[in-house]
Amino acid sequence: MSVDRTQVLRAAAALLTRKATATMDEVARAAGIGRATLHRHFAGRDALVRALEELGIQELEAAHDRARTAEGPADEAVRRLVAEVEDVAPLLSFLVTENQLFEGDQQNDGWERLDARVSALFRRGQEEGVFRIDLTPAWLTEAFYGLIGSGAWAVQDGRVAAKDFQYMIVELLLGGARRSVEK
Amino acid sequence: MSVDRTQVLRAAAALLTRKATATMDEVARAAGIGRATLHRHFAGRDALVRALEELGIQELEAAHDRARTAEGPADEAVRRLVAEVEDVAPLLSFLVTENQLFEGDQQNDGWERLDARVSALFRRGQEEGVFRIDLTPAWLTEAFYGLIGSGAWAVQDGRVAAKDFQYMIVELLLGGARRSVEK
DNA sequence: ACCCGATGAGACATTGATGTCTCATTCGGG
DNA sequence: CCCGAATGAGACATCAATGTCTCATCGGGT
Repeated sequence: MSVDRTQVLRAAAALLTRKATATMDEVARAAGIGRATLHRHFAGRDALVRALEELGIQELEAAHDRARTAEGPADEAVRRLVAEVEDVAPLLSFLVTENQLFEGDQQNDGWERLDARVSALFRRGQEEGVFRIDLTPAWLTEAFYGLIGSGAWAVQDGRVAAKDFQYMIVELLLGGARRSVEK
Repeated sequence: MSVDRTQVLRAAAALLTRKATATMDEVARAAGIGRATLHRHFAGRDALVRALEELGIQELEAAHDRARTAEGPADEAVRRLVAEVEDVAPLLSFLVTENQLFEGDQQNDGWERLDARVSALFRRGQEEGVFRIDLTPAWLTEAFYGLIGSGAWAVQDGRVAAKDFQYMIVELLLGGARRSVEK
């Protein structure tokens, strides 16, 4: 009888990922519950988005942990990270675009932690001579998120096969589009 | 006395680029005109966005023309294209996210033309042996837009210096993050 | 200097979403 | 089996944005 909060959040994520402007009513229907019940669990749309933010951050942190980004060669760590992040990618891209709207408001500091972890990975790679040093960690982090988002969207839209998600992102991010002379 | 339609569009673009949810009233104020006048020129918010879409497409096509993407080595053509596209980047990223909302509605076929041009550039590069063939032109096109958007946003947010915009994007897109062994 | 068209300001009705409330129903634990 | 808590459905007030309208004003062209 009691509503499973996490399940509601997943349904909301699945819907909002596809239609960012979905109404509270649509979210409720998608979750298979009444609008009143949705309001009982999440005070309003803001609260819902905040909760989704929490969920996304949690899953991203978990992905980082699983990828063990502090271990081994940095490029392989990036590869593992992209693989682990794939499932959260749609939610991530939703939250990123959603966050652009929350102007100067209080920013969930979970993002800072995540940024720091990604950024640290790229910095480590630079220090170990694996990554180029002329691209700043900040930019590489930004590009990382951007490509994840683009990839998620391209897959959702059928322009890229889901099985190629990881490969396309990792190869472009690490190796770029130019044909390598050496290989 | 008469309102300059293009100037209004530019003001609207400048505002909506920063705050995508800006109200018609805010847009009017930003353009220095009355809300009624804004409505006289653009029937509604949709019409305004459509007009911005037209503007963006026009400017992107112009950028393509200036970049002469059909001439010379493909990688240098990409470099020129990124340079020419820089000014339109914020508007582009606004339109891209805005377009995600227009679900199945009629899609402006200008986008298809642009996609085709970018895609053709990457394909040409592949055929001429300049670009890797294991990344599909469709994905490279998607990534191109994604990186342009990420770059524009990073600059607007101060995480990347404006003067580095072109370099960061082109270098990552063409060369990737991995340090090249050969150089 | 005059006149006509365009503009700005504001009033107004409408619409869509939100948030609150009530009440009947239902599910589950004791 | 029964009671209480949670739910679903819907009514309702509210709010913000939109779109329309009017009217006074302004400005350029003749």
